[in-house]
Amino acid sequence: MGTAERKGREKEQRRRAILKAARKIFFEKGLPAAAMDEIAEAAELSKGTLYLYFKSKEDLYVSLLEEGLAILRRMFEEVEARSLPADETLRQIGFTYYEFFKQYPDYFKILMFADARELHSQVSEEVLQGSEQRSLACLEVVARVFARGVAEGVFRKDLLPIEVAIMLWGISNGMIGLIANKAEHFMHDHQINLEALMAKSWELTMNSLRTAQKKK
Amino acid sequence: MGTAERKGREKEQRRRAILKAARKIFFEKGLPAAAMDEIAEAAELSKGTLYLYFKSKEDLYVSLLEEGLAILRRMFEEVEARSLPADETLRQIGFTYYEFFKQYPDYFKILMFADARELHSQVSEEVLQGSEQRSLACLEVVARVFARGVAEGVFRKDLLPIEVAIMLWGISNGMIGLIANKAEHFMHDHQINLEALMAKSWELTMNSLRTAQKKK
Amino acid sequence: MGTAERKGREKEQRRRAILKAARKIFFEKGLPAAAMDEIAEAAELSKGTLYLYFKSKEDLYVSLLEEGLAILRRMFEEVEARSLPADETLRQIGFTYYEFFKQYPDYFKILMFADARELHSQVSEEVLQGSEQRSLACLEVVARVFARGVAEGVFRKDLLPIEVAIMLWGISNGMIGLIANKAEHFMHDHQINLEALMAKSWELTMNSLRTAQKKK
Amino acid sequence: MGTAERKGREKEQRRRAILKAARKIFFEKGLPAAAMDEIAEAAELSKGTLYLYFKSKEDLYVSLLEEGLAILRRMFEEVEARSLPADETLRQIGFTYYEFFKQYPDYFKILMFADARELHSQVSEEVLQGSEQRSLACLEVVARVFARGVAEGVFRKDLLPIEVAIMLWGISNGMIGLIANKAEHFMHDHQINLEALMAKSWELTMNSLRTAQKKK
DNA sequence: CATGAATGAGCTTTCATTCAT
DNA sequence: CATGAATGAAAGCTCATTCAT
Repeated sequence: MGTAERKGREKEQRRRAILKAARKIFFEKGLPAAAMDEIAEAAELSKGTLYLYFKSKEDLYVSLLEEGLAILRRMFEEVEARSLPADETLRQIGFTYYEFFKQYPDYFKILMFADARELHSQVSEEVLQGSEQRSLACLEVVARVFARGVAEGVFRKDLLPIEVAIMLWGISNGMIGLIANKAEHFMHDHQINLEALMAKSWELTMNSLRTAQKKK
Repeated sequence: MGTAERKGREKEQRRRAILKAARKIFFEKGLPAAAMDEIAEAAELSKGTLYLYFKSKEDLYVSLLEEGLAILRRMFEEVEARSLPADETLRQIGFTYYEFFKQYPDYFKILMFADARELHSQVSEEVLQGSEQRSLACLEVVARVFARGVAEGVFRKDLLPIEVAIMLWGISNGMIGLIANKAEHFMHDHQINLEALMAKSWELTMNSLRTAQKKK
Repeated sequence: MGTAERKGREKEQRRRAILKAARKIFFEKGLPAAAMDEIAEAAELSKGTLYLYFKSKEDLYVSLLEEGLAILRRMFEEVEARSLPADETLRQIGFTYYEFFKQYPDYFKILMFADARELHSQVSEEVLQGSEQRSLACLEVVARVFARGVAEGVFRKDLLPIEVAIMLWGISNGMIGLIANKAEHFMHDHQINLEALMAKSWELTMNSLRTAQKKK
Repeated sequence: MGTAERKGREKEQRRRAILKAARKIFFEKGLPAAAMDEIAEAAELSKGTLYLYFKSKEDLYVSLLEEGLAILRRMFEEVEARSLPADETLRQIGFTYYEFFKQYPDYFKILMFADARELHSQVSEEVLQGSEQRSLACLEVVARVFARGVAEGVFRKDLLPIEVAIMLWGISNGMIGLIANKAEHFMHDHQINLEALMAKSWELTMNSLRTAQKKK
């Protein structure tokens, strides 16, 4: 044993080193401006080695998604584990998503843009599927919470949990996207706090999911 | 007069020619892949001339926003002019936004991406402000409709019209972004129709804006 | 004994495996486009192992010559074994060379290009000498046939057999080179069949080697 | 006028500067080893400029053919202009071809290799046709001389001049190819002078073209 | 002896931008 | 004001070869 095992570990370590370096560079400069040379240097590896582990620059970029989605899922599951009423859990998941955006704005950005059609062609099928799976895992947490809420009688019965999850995801993305790009502008020119607005929007949406008697 | 006037007209014409060519090329290839050479050729002007009218490639790209936003505004105002009840108007405006995305996916894309931080540095202040103004004009249509709804008693009084407009904008962007990137995937792998889901989401949101007695 | 012997056999087998794989890849893609990775994979050996058996990519390439020349020699000797009159044998050897080109165009190509100065520096002395020896062996068949023809009185006495062999080789290479590159062009643009022309040229040359009274 | 004219001249000059630099580098290193960087530097121009004038590295390489063929044609026509008997003219043209090889070995090499299938795809149609035309022009000189010989009664009537020209071309290429690659080897190992052999071969071939009564 | 991960120089080509005319 | 030739940095990717295990 021993040898093969260690080799496997080393390979995994190297992969991590590359991802770490890639994160740094991509997050600093964005996909187009980041150069493989820089990433190689940051990883203290040769450029060629990068291509041993990742098919292309884009492949490496999208591979970061896995990391981001793993974090997000963990954050969601942590909220779920608090064993609060379903509606409160869902509310907190919403804030957690925003929290994720604040803590890891760059992962969030990849999450939003990684699907852009243009990238797909340069990314290995494997990486693509991996990210889709993990993305689904996050959605499933949300769906699960909603389903629990339905069972508990706080959420409407007439909506499919997975559909609600997708809907909430879309809505949140939109609002956060606005915050990412426009927060300062709206605050400065119109004295509108997009962060507060997002909270309000989330409450409204949550409310529309509740059963009639439970509306707050 | 005469001469100066004609010169002004010619200048404006040339500007339009460039924008027209840019639209064609950018929409065909996307910002990174589009080349100034191609745009110059399509505009039947020299490459140098492009830089007489636009500060940079990105500047030209973002300048297209004005066109897009003008179209969108016209579409919104058309709906407004139908003189329907405020809630119906707002509902139709929502669908119109989606319609805009379907008809002009490329303008929509610029709308979504043009704010990305990375571009800003390369874009002239002037262009940036122009687009912000026109963007606001669109929001104002929505805000106006909502305000009318409040006056008519169909919409809640406790929400600021402009904030509602922003909120609806964010939500719509998020859902449409999902459709743009994930529609096929969700339909294929999960038999979920994102388009229908978007409609449902819009209805839910609309509902949460209504006064209690008017809920449908 | 046993072990050492088996090792020797294994080594030879591996060498053959590499040559076989190299043939496939080089013939498919040509020297510049062929990659050592591919050859290694085709040989089901590691890339490093290739360098245990061959000094360089070029060395491996030129090593294929041996195979080609072995085939050519066999083809020549087969003609020789038919025990025809010397002039008929020579004539058939000429056509056989062309046949070799048609059947093994890739070996022929190596034959023609392997001597290019540029390769020499990267090829081991050993391989180089091996190919020269085998090349000479082919020439010797031709020389032998010509010598027999002199003895039989059909060929001129005033020419050195080995020189004639070289001459015929050069002439054939030239004509075949033309066919390889230009056949289609001449056929298409000028209705000239280079293949037929080559046959005619060969007859003319043969004729000029005959004794006066034997001219056809 | 003036300006446009001068620009045209400058452009032509620049083209020549590139070709001159390319000749130097390609001839020193061969097509694969030559780098566009080097050529640009030698031409005292930027790399980008090279691509303004030539589509690709290969295009530039093949463009040198025109120069080579122009020289060759001039050399042939000079011989023709000496107004010697047709057979003597043809004999001298043969030696002139060899002379061309000795004086411009690198042009000769391009002549031999430029048709290789592999290049074609990267070379502009224009350049390709240009070289074919000039190549034909050289052949036509030879054909013309042969035709004159037929008229003068020194050459056989039963051969088509253009076919003879092609044949002689092929034969010469083959012999010269041998000289280029093997001269030293044959001289050193077998005391055979390929140059002398080529001359002998040419005489033999010439002889076989003569009418019976004129054989020497 | 065999491996195969790592190397890193090296390559062609592209393109936004400038500036002399 | 318009031109378009020239620039030259930049960049992704390949691949022959090496060498520690």
